[in-house]
Amino acid sequence: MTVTIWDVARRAGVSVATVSRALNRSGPVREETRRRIEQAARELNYAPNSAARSLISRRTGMLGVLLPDLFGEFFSELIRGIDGAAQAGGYHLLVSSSHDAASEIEAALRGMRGRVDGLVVMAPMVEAGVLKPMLPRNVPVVLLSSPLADGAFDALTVDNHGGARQVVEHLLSHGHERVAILKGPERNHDAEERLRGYRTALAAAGVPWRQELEIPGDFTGESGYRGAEAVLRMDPRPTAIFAANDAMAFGALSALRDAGIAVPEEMALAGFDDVSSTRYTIPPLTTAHVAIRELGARAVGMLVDALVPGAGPRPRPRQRETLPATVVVRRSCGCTGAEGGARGP
Amino acid sequence: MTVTIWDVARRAGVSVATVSRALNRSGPVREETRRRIEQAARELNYAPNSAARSLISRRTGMLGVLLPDLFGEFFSELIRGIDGAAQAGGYHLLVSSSHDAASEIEAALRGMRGRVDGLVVMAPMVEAGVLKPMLPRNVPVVLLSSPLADGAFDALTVDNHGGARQVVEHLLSHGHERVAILKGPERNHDAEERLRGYRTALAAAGVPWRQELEIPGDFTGESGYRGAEAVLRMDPRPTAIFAANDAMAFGALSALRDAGIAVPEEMALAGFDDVSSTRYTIPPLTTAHVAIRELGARAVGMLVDALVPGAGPRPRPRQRETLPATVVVRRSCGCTGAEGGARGP
DNA sequence: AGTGTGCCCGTAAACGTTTCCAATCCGTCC
DNA sequence: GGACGGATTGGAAACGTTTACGGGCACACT
Repeated sequence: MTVTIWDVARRAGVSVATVSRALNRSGPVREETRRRIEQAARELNYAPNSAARSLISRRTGMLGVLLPDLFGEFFSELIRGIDGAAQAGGYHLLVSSSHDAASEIEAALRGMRGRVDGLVVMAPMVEAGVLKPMLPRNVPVVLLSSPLADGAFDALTVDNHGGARQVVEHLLSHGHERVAILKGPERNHDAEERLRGYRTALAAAGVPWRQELEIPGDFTGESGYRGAEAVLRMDPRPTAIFAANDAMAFGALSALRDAGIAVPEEMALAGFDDVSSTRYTIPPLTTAHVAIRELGARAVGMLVDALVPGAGPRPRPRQRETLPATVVVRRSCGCTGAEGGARGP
Repeated sequence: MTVTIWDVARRAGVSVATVSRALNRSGPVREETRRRIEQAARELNYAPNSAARSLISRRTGMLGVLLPDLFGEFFSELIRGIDGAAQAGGYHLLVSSSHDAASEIEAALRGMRGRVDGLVVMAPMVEAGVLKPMLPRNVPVVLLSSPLADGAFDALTVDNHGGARQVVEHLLSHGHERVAILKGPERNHDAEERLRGYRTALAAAGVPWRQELEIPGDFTGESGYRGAEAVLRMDPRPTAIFAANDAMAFGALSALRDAGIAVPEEMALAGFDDVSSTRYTIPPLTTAHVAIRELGARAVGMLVDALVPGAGPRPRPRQRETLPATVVVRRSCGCTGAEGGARGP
C-alpha cells in the first residue's frame, strides 16, 4: 500500500541512496538520472515517510506552540502572526493550549518532547523557578511574556510597564484624580507589570495611591463587567478606569452602559492591547497599542534564526527583546479629537 | 546526550523488549520488574523517541487541521472546540491555515502526509471535484462545510439553508417587504447555501425576488460596511438587511451608525453564526445560532471515533452530520422582547 | 600508458522503537 | 518425578530514511 523510497529506486533503476540525494538535492546526481527519479516518484505518488526521516536526521520540521488559551482576539491575532511566520520559515505548527497550571504545562511540554525543532512558550502564570526545569534544553525555546529573566532562553516581552504608565498618565492629564484599575489575574506576569505601570504613573504625578482603587480581575470580559460595577458602588466614585486588557475594558463598557453611565463624560475608560475591535466600540477605546501579530511573528522568527536550515540548533547568544506599547488615543478617555469616528468595521 | 530505551534497559538490568512492554503496558511484566524499569526511566529522564515510535507503529498521535483562516471570532471558537476534543482524545494538533486557493491546500495537505493520524479539513472555497483527489485515503478525513457530497469521506456541515431561511422568515414576519442580503464570497459553499435559504424564505412568503437586493460581500466586516452603504443608496431603500455572517453584520452596523440610521427602527438587521459578541453590540444582534465550538469538537470526535486506540483507521461507514442553525432573536431585528439588555460580556 | 582527480553512484550502517517468536522459569498436576 | 502450562523475559527483525565510505569511470595530465 505505502510506497517507499525502495519502490522509487527500483522503478528508476538506481539505488535508494541516489534517490535520496536526487530528491533532497543533497549530493551530486547526473541531470538525466535526477529527472528519471523525479518522474518515477511522481508516477508512484511517492511521499517520504517523515517519521523515518526525522528519526535519522533528528529534525521534525515542526515548531511547538504552547499558549494559555486559543480564544479571544488577542490569541487569535497572536496565532495568526505565529502561523504566518512558521509557514514562511517552512515549519509546521504543533499547538497546545488551555494551560495555566504548571502541571498542565509540564505534561504538554513532555508530549512535545522530540516532536518539535523549537518551542514558543507563553506561560505568564508560572514562576521562573518552576518553569525553567520543565523546558527542554536540546531545542531552542522562545519565552513569551514570561518572568524568566535569566539568560538561559530567548525571551520576548511587551513593554507592559511603559504602556500602562503611558495610558494612566494620559488619563491623569485629563485631570482625573481618582483612577481605578481593573487588574489582571494574580501572579500573571503581564498583569503585574501593568499594575506596576499604573502605580508608577500615579507616583510620578503625585496622585495618592489607594488600595481600594485596585480592583481584582482575570482578563475576562465578565470580570471587567463586575469590576466596573464595583467601581460604580464606590464613594466617592472614581472618574476614570484603566482596564488591564481590552477584554475587561469591553466588559466594563457594557456595565457602564447598563448602568446608564456615559463614557467618557461621566467615566473615562482605557484598556490595553489594542485588539482590533477597540475601533468599533461605542465610544472607540483608548488603549495601549501592542503589535500582537508581530509579537507572534517575531517569536517564531527568533526560533527560525536559531535553527540553521540543515542542522540542529546552533549555539548563539540568547536574545531578549521587548516590543513597545504606546498609548493610542480614541474617544473613551474623553479626548474628542483623534480617531473619533471609526470608519469601517 | 540523548537517552534511549537501551540506557533504561541496561540500568534496569533487562532487555529493551521488556522496557517497551513495561512502559507501554503492552505485555506481561512482573510487578517488581516494572517498578525497577520505571524508576530507571525516571532517573534517566527518559522520553521515548516519537519518530522511532511512529516509524514502526505507523501512528503519530497527531491530528491535522486545515482551515481557511485562524482569525476572527468564528475560527477562534472553532479551534477552541477542536483543541479541547483533541486533548480529550489524547491527540496533538497540527494546524495550518490561510488556505483558500486549491494549490495552497494541496501543498499543506502534502506537507501533512504521514505526519497525522487523521485530518479535519475546512475548505469551503474549493469544489468537490478538485478537493477530492488531494485528500489522503489512508487516514480518516472529516470535511467541514465542504460541498463534497459523495460518501467517500466523513462530513460535518451546518444547516446553512435552514438557518438562513429562518432568519429571513423572521425578518419578513415583521412586515418587511424589501430585505437585502449581504452575500458571502462567491463559490463559497456556506455562502451559497445561506443565499439559497434567503431565496427560499422569500419565495415561501411570496415576496418577489430582486437581483439588486443581493449585494456582494466576502464575510469580512469591511465588506459588510460597504454593503450597508450600498443598501442606503438604494431607492426605494430596503428596510431590513440579512448579513450572511456576523462579521459582516457588525460592519453593517458600523456603517448604519455612521450614517445616523437607527437600528432597528429605520433598518432591521440580522446576521449568521452567533459569535459571542453578538450579545454586546448596540443593539444586540439577531442571528442564526450555530454551536461553533461543538462543531469543532464534533469534527475531531468523528476522527477519534474512526481511530481505534491501538491500531490504524478502522473501516466503518462514512458519517454525515448536519448541525442545526436556529434563529436567536435579539434587538437588531426590531423585536423588543427577548434578550434585550445584555448582561455582562 | 600510467596516474591522479572529480563526478556519480551503490552498499551498508545507523537512527530508536515495537513486536513476533522462542526460551526460561516456576508451580501444579498426574 | 516428570510433563505441562502460564507468566515473564530476551533476541532479533522490521519500520523507511539519510549518509559515510568506497568503487567505478571518464578525462586530463605527465
